[in-house]
Amino acid sequence: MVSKYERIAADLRQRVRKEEFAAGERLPAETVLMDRYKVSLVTMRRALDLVEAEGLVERRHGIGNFVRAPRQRVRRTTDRHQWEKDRVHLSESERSKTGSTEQDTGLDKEQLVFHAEYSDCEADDDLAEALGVPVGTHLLERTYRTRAAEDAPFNLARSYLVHEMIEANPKLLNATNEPWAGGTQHQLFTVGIEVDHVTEAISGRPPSPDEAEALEIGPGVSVLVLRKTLYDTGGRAVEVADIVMPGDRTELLYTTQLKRWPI
Amino acid sequence: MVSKYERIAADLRQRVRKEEFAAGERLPAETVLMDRYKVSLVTMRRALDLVEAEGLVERRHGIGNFVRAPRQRVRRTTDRHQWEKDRVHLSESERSKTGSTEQDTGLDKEQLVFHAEYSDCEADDDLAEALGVPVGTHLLERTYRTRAAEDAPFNLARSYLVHEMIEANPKLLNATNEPWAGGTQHQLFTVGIEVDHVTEAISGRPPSPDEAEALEIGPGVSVLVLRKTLYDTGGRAVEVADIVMPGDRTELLYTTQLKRWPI
DNA sequence: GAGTGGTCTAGACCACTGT
DNA sequence: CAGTGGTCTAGACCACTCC
Repeated sequence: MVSKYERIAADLRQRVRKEEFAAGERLPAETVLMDRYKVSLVTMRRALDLVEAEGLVERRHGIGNFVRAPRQRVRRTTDRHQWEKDRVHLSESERSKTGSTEQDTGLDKEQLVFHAEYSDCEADDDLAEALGVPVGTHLLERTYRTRAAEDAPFNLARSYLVHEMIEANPKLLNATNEPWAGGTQHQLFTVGIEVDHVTEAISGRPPSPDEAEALEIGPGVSVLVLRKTLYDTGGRAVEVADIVMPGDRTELLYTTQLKRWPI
Repeated sequence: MVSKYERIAADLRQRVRKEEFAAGERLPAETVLMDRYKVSLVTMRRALDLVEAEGLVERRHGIGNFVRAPRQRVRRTTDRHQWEKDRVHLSESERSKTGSTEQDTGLDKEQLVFHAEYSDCEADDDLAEALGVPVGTHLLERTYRTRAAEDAPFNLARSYLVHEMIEANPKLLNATNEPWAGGTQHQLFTVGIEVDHVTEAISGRPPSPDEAEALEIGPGVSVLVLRKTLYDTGGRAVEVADIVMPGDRTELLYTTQLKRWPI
């Protein structure tokens, strides 16, 4: 026995695919749809909840429900780390020409808006383990978000550095120096740290209410959570960052090159 | 103005964290909770929808709502591809000792149940592009799932091979030969194909009703979707696989090694 | 103010599980 | 059978947006 709301959701999906409802178009009001499908408002809304979660429909309070235009997708590749490392020794003018987000999105620097905040904090259990330091260690917390002008952010990032490791360069402690030309790897370079390798651990979950609001996604749209850890040439963790990205507009791309068989 | 269901959900989250409701324990019946929080049943259920989506609570129809015990997590790393490649030239007995899923989970072969189905299909737009073949090309579709005995599957996989590319070895066309010792790379080896590199593209979304049922997750728990593409030494795509994994029990781990700066 | 979506209610009835 | 969760309804009222 398939429920009514599932059948309605399936019907809506199909109509969107067949472009009976074109992308960007407003759907009929919920009260109209409820009459059309001969169900109660609650049931109609439950069907809409489903297609919203799938990213097919966007709801705007007081305005209407819209067929979601496929958004700019962000493709985040692993090349970015080597690319960033290669740039560390370039001149500042070269470095400031473009950053990794421009790489990911293909947008120009002028189209991107960048926002950063710094604060101090102490390592909790989780961060202490990730950074290999005692609980309570003094950390610098940096929160970032990048967006295309007028659009929702591509991601929310929270990065952690061990305070003691970077305080040799006071400029690194001040958010007004962001965006730092050359990124975190260049920042670390100014205090004598060379990044050797990077690990990224990915999982997925529904967004918290805050995240849904900040990323401008519905509460049902999944987010990808990426924990990036930078290690220096001594194998020590030097930065841990948690990056939250909307699952429906992000594609994480990884390439693994294999060794050839002996001939 | 925070809604009632959000406040109730927040309260439930906190109680679970504080272990007022212990893992595995049954929650009070919905009718009891609804009285306790002084809300209607619908509102109470909406709050439960939220914590279910977060993976904190599991609902069992006719039985009750349970605090979810943390499940076995699967860690899938990129080493697996080189690891699999290295095994292609081993003897069959060596190859059959263990497979990649055992690697990922740390479980023994005896604890894992493997299921495969084969069927023929034709390339749609999406697959044609991914495999670099014309639309309508004859493909072999293979669906897989692997589970720990008595538990939900770790993933649902759908793999596509170009029929013409592999028909030289009829054994590859028959699902009864699964699980094939040594995996897909060994299968391709039997028709003279060496895999050169692998790409993995990851995104996230809520599960379809089918997927939720098969993976035994609630409709609100996110899934990770990984499209893996194998390329041979000529740069030709030789396998495309879509793998769906529960976001709350999967961790995808990638390591990028960077080149050292010149001294 | 008119029209839209968002929250909430009280109550009915159905479906599943265990005894 | 009793007890549980799952679906559905009709209607009230609130919050947001635009004119």
